[in-house]
Amino acid sequence: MTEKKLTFSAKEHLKSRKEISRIFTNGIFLYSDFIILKYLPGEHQKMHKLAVSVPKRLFKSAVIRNKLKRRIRESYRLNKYILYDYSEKSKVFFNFLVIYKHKEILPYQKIEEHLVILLNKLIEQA
RNA sequence: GCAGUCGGUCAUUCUGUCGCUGUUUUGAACUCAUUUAAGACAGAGGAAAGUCCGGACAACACAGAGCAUUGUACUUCCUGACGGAAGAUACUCGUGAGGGUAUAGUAACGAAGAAGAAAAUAACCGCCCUGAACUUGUUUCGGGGUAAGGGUGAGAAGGUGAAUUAAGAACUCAUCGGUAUUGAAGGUGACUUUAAUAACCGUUCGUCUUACAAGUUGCAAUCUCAUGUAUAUCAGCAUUUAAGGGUUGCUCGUCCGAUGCUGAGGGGUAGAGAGCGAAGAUAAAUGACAGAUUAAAACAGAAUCCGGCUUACGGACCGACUGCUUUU
RNA sequence: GGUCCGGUAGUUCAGUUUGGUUAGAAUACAUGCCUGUCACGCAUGGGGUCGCGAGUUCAAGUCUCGUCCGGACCG
Repeated sequence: MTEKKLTFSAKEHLKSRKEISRIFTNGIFLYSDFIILKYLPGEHQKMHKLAVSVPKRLFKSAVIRNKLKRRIRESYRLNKYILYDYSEKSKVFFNFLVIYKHKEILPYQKIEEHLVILLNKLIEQA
């Protein structure tokens, strides 16, 4: 896909409660040092869908949790072309969760780095 | 100049690139719903927090009366209510500007561990008077008086002095502190100042009395739609009966029953919408990067809304005031 | 988002209603006895700023306020 679109609108958010609980129970894990990624191939959809989560146990403050979620979303927005390039050929789209794991607040560059690693792993496995 | 107190205002700003949410305009696709492109406008806080109060709003309950329960309690003013502003008195922290806490009534009743003789009808030691005994003494055993002295304790019979006495008390006199009554002055008022009377005098807590207020649950309330199925609830009729249940915790009062048949009716589960807003979603929107201002920073993120209280907080500015130091 | 509950020895809990002399119990731990030795049993002992900070009071685990942490329920 041409990288003209770097959007991440509400349609690409994973919203269905059912779908999320299905991924939580049956999803396939991918680990890095700071981030967990869980995914399942989606049915009857023409885009990838993403949900971001930062556990309340790691950070009590809502401000920090929001900040980390925004950093993850931003890094996905700028790097989702990796997945779309793959889907050009295979026509498979995914639903997946990204869960923050580390106990410290990481800067944007590190989050982006790790997310890219995980996305490449995902493509290798699929 | 340094340090500080009180009150108020603000809570970085700007530029560029890429993006997010809502409303709206125009164009395109389309029968509509809707999708999509471009533009415009709006887009977290002083505490959004804690959920400590009050209210709006919603559902349910409710004939009424009394008692009980819970909460509040100085004054004036403001407020729909919580509460706030300005004061009063007492205690307390600070050198000071100032800060904090408490506040109805006392007629009646009750309680106060340990320690201590005794916790309110006070004689353990001591002090004073006196009887007896003998070992004639700074002795022993009795009788009586006495709250001046003693240790305990948060608190010991308002404090101090004089006079009096065997020692003392009471009474008396003087003075100081508090309470009460009366008068005068000031204040809207709580109250303050002052004079007189000579009546009263330990501390704390509870019960009690008076006045006012209080139904329950909460937007995950509640309502609508679609999917979809068995039996809550209500009404009528028939039969039978007085034990029990509901209504506010109790009493009075008051209402209701059980079984069968017929009819009406729509529980639970998952989803969408309304509730819901000129910020406003329903996995939940304000971001990322670069540059400038010396540094970009504190506490912290709306979820039905509004008013307060409390707690967290780097810094900047304005006004009033206090202490110290230097100079004039 | 809303409504509630709890925090006490290493652990599990009493005690808080009605403030009072030295905060208890079980278990775990230590020492001794018992036994050839261990366990069981018996005896003794140590271990607590009652989550934290203020206030009321003569006196606070207990009452009041604030704060931190943990947990439950409500579609």
